[in-house]
Amino acid sequence: MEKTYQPSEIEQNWYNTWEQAGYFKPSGEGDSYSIMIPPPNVTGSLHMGHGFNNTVMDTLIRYHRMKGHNTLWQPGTDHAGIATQMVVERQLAAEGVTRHDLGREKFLDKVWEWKEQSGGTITRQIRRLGSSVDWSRERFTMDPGLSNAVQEVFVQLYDEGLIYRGKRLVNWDPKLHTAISDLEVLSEEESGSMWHFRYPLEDGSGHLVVATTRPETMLGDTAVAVHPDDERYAALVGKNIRLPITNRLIPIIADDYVDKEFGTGCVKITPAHDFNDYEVGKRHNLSLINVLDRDAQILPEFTVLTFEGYETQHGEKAPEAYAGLERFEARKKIVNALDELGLLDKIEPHSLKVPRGDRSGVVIEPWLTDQWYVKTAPLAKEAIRAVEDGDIQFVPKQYENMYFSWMRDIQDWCISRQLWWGHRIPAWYDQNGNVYVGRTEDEVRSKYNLDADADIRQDDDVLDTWFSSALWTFSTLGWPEQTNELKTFHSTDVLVTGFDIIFFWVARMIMMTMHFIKDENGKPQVPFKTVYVHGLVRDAQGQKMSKSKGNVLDPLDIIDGIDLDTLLEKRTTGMMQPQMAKKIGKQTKDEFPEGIAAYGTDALRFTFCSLASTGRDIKFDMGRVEGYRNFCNKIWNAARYVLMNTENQDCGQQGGDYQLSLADRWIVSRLQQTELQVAKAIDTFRLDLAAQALYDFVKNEYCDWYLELSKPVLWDDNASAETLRGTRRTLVRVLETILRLAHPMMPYITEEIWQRVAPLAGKSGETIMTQAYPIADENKIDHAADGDIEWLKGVIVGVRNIRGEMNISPAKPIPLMLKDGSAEDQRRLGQNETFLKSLAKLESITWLGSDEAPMAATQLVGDMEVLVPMAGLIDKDAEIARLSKEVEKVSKECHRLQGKLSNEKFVSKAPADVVEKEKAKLAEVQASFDKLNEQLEKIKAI
RNA sequence: AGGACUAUAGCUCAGUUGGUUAGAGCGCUACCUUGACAUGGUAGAGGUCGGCAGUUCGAAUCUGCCUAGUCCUACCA
Repeated sequence: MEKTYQPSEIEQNWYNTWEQAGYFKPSGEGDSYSIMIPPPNVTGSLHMGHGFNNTVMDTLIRYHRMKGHNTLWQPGTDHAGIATQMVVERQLAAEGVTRHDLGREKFLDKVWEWKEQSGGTITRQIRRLGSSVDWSRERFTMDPGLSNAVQEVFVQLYDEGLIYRGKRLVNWDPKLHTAISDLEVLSEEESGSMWHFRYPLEDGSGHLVVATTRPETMLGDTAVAVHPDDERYAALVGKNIRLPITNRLIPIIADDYVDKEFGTGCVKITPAHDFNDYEVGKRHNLSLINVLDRDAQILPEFTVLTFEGYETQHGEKAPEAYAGLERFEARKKIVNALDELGLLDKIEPHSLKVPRGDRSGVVIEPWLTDQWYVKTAPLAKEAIRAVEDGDIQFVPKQYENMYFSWMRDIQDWCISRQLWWGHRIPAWYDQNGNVYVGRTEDEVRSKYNLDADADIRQDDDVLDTWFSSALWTFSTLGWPEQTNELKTFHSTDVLVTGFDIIFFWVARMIMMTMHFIKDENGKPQVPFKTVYVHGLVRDAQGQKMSKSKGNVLDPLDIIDGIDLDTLLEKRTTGMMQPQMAKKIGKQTKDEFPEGIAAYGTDALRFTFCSLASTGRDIKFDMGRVEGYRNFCNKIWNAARYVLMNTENQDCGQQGGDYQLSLADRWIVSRLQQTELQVAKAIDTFRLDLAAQALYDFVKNEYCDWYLELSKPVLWDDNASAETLRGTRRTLVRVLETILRLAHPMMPYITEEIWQRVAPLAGKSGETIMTQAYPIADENKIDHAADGDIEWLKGVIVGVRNIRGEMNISPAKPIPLMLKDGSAEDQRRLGQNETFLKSLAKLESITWLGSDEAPMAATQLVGDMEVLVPMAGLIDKDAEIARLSKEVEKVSKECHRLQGKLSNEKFVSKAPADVVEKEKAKLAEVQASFDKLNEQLEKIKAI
């Protein structure tokens, strides 16, 4: 074996070996356990969130696979409608072509081409993380099977009246030319202005002042509203306003939507361009005047509609000066025009939430269009119940509140998108605009008895990407066919995801799944029993990682390493805002002056695990990766030591009597306790605690103590064959168990070492992946051995402390005396003399009983004094200083306990066992104090 | 505006139903090339657990208020 751990060498081949051998596939035996991967964007690439998310899932999957479950981890990718279409359109734009130049079919060919070309990137990257997904079942949301499921769901929901088409105000993205759902709109506080305009009364008797943040929409005003109780305007309600510029007459209405206190208490109402105004308009049966086109430019001719059936009543010519103007251009002109008319009252600075499209970044326009909707309220009912009843549990639990509050106030879901890349809506229209929904054109014709030559056309729009991902848990298993997989692996066990997509995805999956998938009793099936919500991976400063901030880390760069120049280039090419490049360059140089070292997959995975505590965000700390890389090295070298001492030697594989030393019994005992801790932690999704328990055991017990304790046995020329066999056996078996225990978190290093260690531990098998996960044998927990080793450690640490503080070379053997020990201490000494001498580097050990001792540096182990004679070794003043420090510490503790125990209330009210414990502690501390103090006085007196 | 979460060592984080001398890693200090490991070892320094009040014999832990930060939801034209 190499002297140091070299991840790149050992991670090369294992993944292919595992995949080709079919170890990632369900075994077909045992209880099922399944997880569906949250499908990443097919043309995307890996980021830290994926790394984290995959590590958590793979750890759970490997754990359950080793526990003997019939384990499926279902992989796949998402077509990501808007994102993917945008990328391809951008590519075309570089050639000066638009999708409309190509036409729908040719454009889709291009997208498929791009998907084929870049589609493998992220799945290759997922492999590098060691994710043991069943690639033979890989799915894509636009596969024929999944598209079929989408169609089936759409048609059924439509037939049940749960999908409808209607003209509504939608969030319109004027850049992408599509409607988007509420969730895809991000509102940020921005500073803008509030314009106050004077709207003259029709009768010329004065004016009302309205305040607005959107002057350009005044062209579509159809009323001015005041509060019904507002005495200032009560007399005006029912009168008309002569709307400036268009000179249209509009009524003054009363509606309690208006806040009397805000602004002037008068609100202009534009039902076709504002969600609130739309509601007001509906209540008062105002007409809707649409003044914008799909680019959010002023229409040359406005469309005027009414709420009844939204039939277009007539057109209205736009004032010539504004026709065709972009909305913000129009805003300026209108403000100017009103100013010139003397109708601009004032302009105030005003901060407001500006809605922007999450993809395009442009301001979203409420716009009146025909769209398809899912009626969500009936679906939400069952979805809420499932969580209320605990059929689905959120971890951590507080996310249930977030889920409930959204679900109980859920709005209908706009599912149509004016894109080409996606599932085309299975609806057809005839010449008269009648709608026919069916799986195919043929089905539609027969279902609705249409003439064979009737001219019908399929809807041009596609479905929201989340519509197909909402079906993910069952569409990937073959639904609507009643497949075996569906029966075996649905409901899935756990969904591992970030909180950011609880509404986008989790909630919708629950609604859709429970509506379509029923168990044999007809009861709705949940898509997953547990939702494990983890935090976001942020950079070292706690900032969200984003391309535009230039602080993105690629998990593969931590695995493989990257030099500074390449990292800089990666962070600064293809930027939306090239002017940021300089700043990002400096940031990057400051943070990674040497680039990033290659830490390997296992170290990265272990870091993710150790940071995966209760749903809080992760500030990614490279120092921890380095620490855990070193931990890998520790395991590696421990294995080297074990192999050096066991390979080609008798470890008891062939039988033969063996004798376990105290250290052997102790490490086996501690191993069982660790196994209990790790299993409990994984079962409760506390991978951080699992990682910590493992780390503590391997480093602080197995390596720091047990390996050292094995040396005196293995190097003892007089040791019996049984004793040697016992220690070799324990060395190798504990190591082998550690490897299995750690494998779900660190698959590569454990497999690599296991291959060599397993035969020595009497294990056989092709791979560690399918070995049984360690289960604690509580009979092997040996508290007597635990106590004995604690004593031994106490003595050794005591001596080391004296050495360290007194500057005695660790190479120098020193004499040791033990004084005032009990019979128990004497027994322990008798059994551990060899261990003691070796680990504390002692020249001799003298048992003094209560005899007079020479002047010495003192440590206490219980009541027993551990003495290192001062003669020739120790400076008097140094020992006085050391002891004084110790005495002060003990004295403080003594006072604390005395105070507590002299408190009458504590003694009478606290539980008896707590009081007893404190009393015992005091006695012990008191004795320590006396002894140390006495010793201190003695030395001072010299 | 409503709600959630977070605040513990210089940094990143643990701390289970209230009872420990409040822990780990990194960093820091001193010593050490000892036959697994310098991607190392040994010893050590470092914390009034955000603040104030309360409940309790006892609070990092429970309650209230305050401060700072993060996020979600709904928003006033």
